[in-house]
Amino acid sequence: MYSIEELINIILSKSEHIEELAKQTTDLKNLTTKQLNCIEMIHSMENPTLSELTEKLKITKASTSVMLDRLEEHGFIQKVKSDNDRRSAHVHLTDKGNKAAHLHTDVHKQFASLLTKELTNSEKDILIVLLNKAIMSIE
Amino acid sequence: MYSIEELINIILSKSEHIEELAKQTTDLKNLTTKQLNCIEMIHSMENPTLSELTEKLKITKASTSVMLDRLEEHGFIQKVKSDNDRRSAHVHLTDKGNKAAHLHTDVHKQFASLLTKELTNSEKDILIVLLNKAIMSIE
DNA sequence: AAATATAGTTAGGTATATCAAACTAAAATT
DNA sequence: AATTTTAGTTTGATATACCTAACTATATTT
Repeated sequence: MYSIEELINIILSKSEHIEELAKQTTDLKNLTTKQLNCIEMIHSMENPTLSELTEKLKITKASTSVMLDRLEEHGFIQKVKSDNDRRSAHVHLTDKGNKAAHLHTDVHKQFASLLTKELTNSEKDILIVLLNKAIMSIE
Repeated sequence: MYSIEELINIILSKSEHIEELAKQTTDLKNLTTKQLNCIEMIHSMENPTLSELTEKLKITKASTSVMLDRLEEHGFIQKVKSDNDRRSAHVHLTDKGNKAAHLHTDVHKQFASLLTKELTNSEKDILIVLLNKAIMSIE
């Protein structure tokens, strides 16, 4: 029997590993961690401007500009000129970009079903109650 | 109440976030993900040669060589000439390198105690039993 | 002893990720 | 209308992360 620390370590290590594999086996192979992070941020912000995105990513506008150029070249995003303010553009995810944005949650979903495969329904229910209580201290 | 999928997603996302923060707030700030990965690999292999390490990292010897040069410059590793085969050198972690190698497990440990903070002892015991059963399908 | 294989390095190339500083164009303020 | 601010780009710099190909030095095989 593993201790809680060992269990958490096994679970987290394994999920990191699965994520790495998932990225390798899709057409997202060449996406860097930074790029994926940027895409996820764009997704969570729903069509931000470069400035808004820059603030969240905590890098300079120059860096964001360059990164967006690359993501656009690779077909993950599109810049759409704003109507109200003709200086600024909003970043939209393409279908490919959206797929990338969901990589993490997809893997988590897959991992969740793997993890509960061997449990009975009542065990699952108990696990759900306990984890709901447990995550109160991390949210 | 969150579903099991939501719970897993919250837990994994949060742990990734905490890891990122942990790296930022130590003297490991400038370590890249690849470098950390390399250091963890060296740690798990216990003083491998460049060739052995290369095979595990699945990159070329040239890339490994350059990466090790950098890690040595930054004080994470040391190359020690082998006695039996004077062509090869074994990679040793310095104290700083060892600290970096434990970053992940340290964060996992910290995360485990955070997660169980609100649970009673008997709840913890049940959680341990359930998770031990759950991880059988992922190991 | 000569030929071949292995360990690791170096050189030259491409791509990413970051910055600061100088820039352009548009919007907002005075 | 003139000035200043803001949004975003471009330029030039540094560092990482890869690769292939050519290299050196040492071991191993023949």
